[in-house]
Amino acid sequence: MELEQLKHFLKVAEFSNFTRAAEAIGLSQPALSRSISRLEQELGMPLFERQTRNIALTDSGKILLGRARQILSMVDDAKAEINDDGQTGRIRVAAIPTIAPYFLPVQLKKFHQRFPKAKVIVHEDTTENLLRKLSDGVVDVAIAAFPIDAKYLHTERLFDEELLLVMSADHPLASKKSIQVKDIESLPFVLLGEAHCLSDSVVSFCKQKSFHPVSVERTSQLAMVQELVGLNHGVSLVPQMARDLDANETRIYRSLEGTKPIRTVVMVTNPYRYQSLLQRNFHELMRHSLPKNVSSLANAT
Amino acid sequence: MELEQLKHFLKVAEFSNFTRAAEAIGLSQPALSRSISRLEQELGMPLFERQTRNIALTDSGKILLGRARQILSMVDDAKAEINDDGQTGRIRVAAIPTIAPYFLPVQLKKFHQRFPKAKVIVHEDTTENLLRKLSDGVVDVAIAAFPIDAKYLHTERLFDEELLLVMSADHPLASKKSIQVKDIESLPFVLLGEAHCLSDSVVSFCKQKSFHPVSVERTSQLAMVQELVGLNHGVSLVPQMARDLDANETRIYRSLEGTKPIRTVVMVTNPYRYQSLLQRNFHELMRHSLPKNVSSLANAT
DNA sequence: TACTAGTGATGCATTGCATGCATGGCAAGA
DNA sequence: TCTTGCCATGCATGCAATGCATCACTAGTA
Repeated sequence: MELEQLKHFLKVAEFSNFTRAAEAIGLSQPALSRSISRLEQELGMPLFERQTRNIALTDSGKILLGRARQILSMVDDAKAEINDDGQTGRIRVAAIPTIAPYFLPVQLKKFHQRFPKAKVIVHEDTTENLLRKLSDGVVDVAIAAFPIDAKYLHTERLFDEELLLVMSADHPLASKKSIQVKDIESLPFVLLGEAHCLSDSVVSFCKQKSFHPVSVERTSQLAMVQELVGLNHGVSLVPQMARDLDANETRIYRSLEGTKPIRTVVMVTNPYRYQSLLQRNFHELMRHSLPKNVSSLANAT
Repeated sequence: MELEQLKHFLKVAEFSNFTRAAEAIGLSQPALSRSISRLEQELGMPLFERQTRNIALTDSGKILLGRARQILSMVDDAKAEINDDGQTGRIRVAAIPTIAPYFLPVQLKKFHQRFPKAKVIVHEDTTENLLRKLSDGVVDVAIAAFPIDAKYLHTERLFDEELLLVMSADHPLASKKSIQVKDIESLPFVLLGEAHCLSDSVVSFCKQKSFHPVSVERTSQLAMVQELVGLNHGVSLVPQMARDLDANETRIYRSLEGTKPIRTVVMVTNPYRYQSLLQRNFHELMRHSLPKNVSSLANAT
């Protein structure tokens, strides 16, 4: 068994098609066909069921799929570990959309000052996709919010962040000195789409308080939520870090009285992969970097 | 990087000598030299420091040493997993000398009846060596006694076993109805060599009872201990399973009154390697198999 | 039913690359 | 200075993986 063959196998499994996998690898279809053939012969088991129009992994193939990924990851890790000088290299950071634009830029700036030779690649995706990418080794570290449901991944709490009530400047509540949860129970809400975990945080806070937010709009970006709130489509709860970047005077932000809604920002890593010195330095930076204005709640239990 | 190269690398590291490694692999020295060369070129780092008369691993080489072993183990595991029918295959069992001859034969007989196609290989060695073999993937499962000091290995208690006082049939204590610890405090002991963990168990029991056994003999086998005891060189504490196989009338065995000395027999496995169905079946057999006459103490807390 | 398109397998000639042999270069020890 | 024990390098060789052309199969389609 050779590593080349495992790479070939993974490509074929990915495309479920020899011809296209061969193109992707840069090999002729017969060559690829034979490469897989040799692998199957060595293992004594077929890896694919060949039907006329499509192929499918056999049970053996499914087993090898996981193993091959692990083996090739380990080879990559070994290479990375050997060439690790702690300065150069690449780090792939993933973050959810409600964190990425507000939190990452300032952190990455610091990181770049400290490690100017390092290359940073940012992925922005939903929690679910981001965890998958982490498991698959497509990214090295992910910044997301609780709850995180992932076996085989390591989750580390970074800080708690308050969710602030946001409303239009001319909203009736704007003049109120102190705003309670009950004041917002029946108000229309502008929320993010259901794929965003921030919606979950907001909804679960409301449920704790025994009401369900009436959502009038579902948008895909936090900036859009803010715009719609500014246009008086409703109110919303947004992370403090999003407020800090809102220069517009048409929206005002208030901290709720009583138990405040929060989200817990976490860093997720894949402990089964080699953590380069650069990565460990990045983790360390994350641990000691709080966004502006969250210090009061930071690391609260 | 190819798996062949990693195998070559491991052999060179093992022998610290290209010429002899080449012989062991069945390759000419120049071919091996170039194989390593290619690997070094691909990694961008030298793996060996070549002095005139000997070579040594560089830092990079040391890193790769561990990784290469992991990678090749994983490849072996993948092959094993794919061809795993739960019936055929090989299982390599290691046990300490004070367990192996008394416990394994009957267990292996049962195992062979249940899995006649499986091949069993037995290693007998001291705890330390046996754990190293387990870590290196030279054996699949080890049977030993507490305490086990090993990171990255999984230890599972099988049963507790009493250590019986053994003495010559004409020993003054032989006629005594009940024997206390204090009765044996000042007696000369026949003990196993210091590499054997059974000695540790005996000595630590004695220390608990605030005395140190006076050892008159150090032998290498339990059968030899029994013989010397029979010849009245001293008394000893031996596992119950060793008594069950002692057909000789010249020695008598007694259970001590009060807190009895015991050893805890455990099964150790390497969780980082693939556990074949056959192995898991073996583990299961071990879990449910007690040696004769230890049932009363079995699995006691 | 015949035709077409899309798929993987196979026959055959080619070539790239790892190999073995011979030898070089180096340094430690006699 | 010679010998010995190393690893590296030049060169020719042979094998094995490759590419090209083609086959075999079958699901749609006319």
